[in-house]
Amino acid sequence: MQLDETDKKLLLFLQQDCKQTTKELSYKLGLSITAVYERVRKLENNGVISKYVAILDKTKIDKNFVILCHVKLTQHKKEYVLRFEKEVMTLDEVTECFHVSGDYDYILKICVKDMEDYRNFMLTKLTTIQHIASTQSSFTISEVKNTTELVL
Amino acid sequence: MQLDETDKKLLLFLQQDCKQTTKELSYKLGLSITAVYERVRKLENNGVISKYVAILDKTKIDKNFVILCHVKLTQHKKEYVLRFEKEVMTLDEVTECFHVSGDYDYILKICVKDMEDYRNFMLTKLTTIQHIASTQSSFTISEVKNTTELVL
DNA sequence: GGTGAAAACACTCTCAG
DNA sequence: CTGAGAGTGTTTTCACC
Repeated sequence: MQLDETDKKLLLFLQQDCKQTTKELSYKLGLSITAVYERVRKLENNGVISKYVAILDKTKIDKNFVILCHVKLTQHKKEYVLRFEKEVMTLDEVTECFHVSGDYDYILKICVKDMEDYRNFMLTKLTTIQHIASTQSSFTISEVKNTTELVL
Repeated sequence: MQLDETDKKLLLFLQQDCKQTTKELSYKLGLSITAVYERVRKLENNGVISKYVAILDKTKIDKNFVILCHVKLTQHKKEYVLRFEKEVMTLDEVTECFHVSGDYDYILKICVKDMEDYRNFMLTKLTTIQHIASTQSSFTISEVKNTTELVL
């Protein structure tokens, strides 16, 4: 995918606020409305822009208790790995899950209301998945940075 | 913030695709355009919806090497903590940074192009921050789940 | 809380150049 | 890439349930 400087700037703007009109963007980029329109459409069609979403404020919807949970499996048989991943994907509280190298197999980011909610999540959802050897939870004291923006 | 079931459904729809028209949403929710319009405005104004953004495909913009890096500081003096957090915030490669309880002080999510890029990031950016005692990197083998959607 | 209609306005999208 | 035009959606107000 060949992106020129204008495309990169455009993508930065859209990652900050995708509700800007083509008119506003054309002004910021020094191009005509049509030119910007065509570029956006190209970036959508070739999949560089995958979607447009609303970002909610976790503190206002009772999801402000964030935990990073490190999981080890008992074995790394393909069957166990696929089973674990499939089940994790269905858990709404898990917003991110990475299969990683190193001391653990997976690192999960979990968003819940409070400690009670987390305890409940662990007991009734996460640890009911088969073949988990151990979990280690790191509770978030503060969120220093959390952005969806990738700088090009 | 009092959210009824209709608000929750509306927020789910907007978290999946914020470019839907009020008309489409009114159809899905079984409400009038005006009713949906008023609800969306309310959710924007009271800050439940914090912003609307474009989500890019990491694989198409050379940011598909994701690392979770665990950082320990040498001391936890307020000055060192604030200094570290301030500097981390300026690093474009760091998309998330959490101050956590447990064996490490911080867990960072870092998005770069490849291992060479990561090495360069570590040597010229991260480890130039003062008072870091140690870092431990977990490389992502696969991204099992990664969503911005919070289920209400 | 909700509806439907109307009007003014702004934006999207296409097309010819 | 540009500018213009038709079509469509947004935003607001209104009377009303």
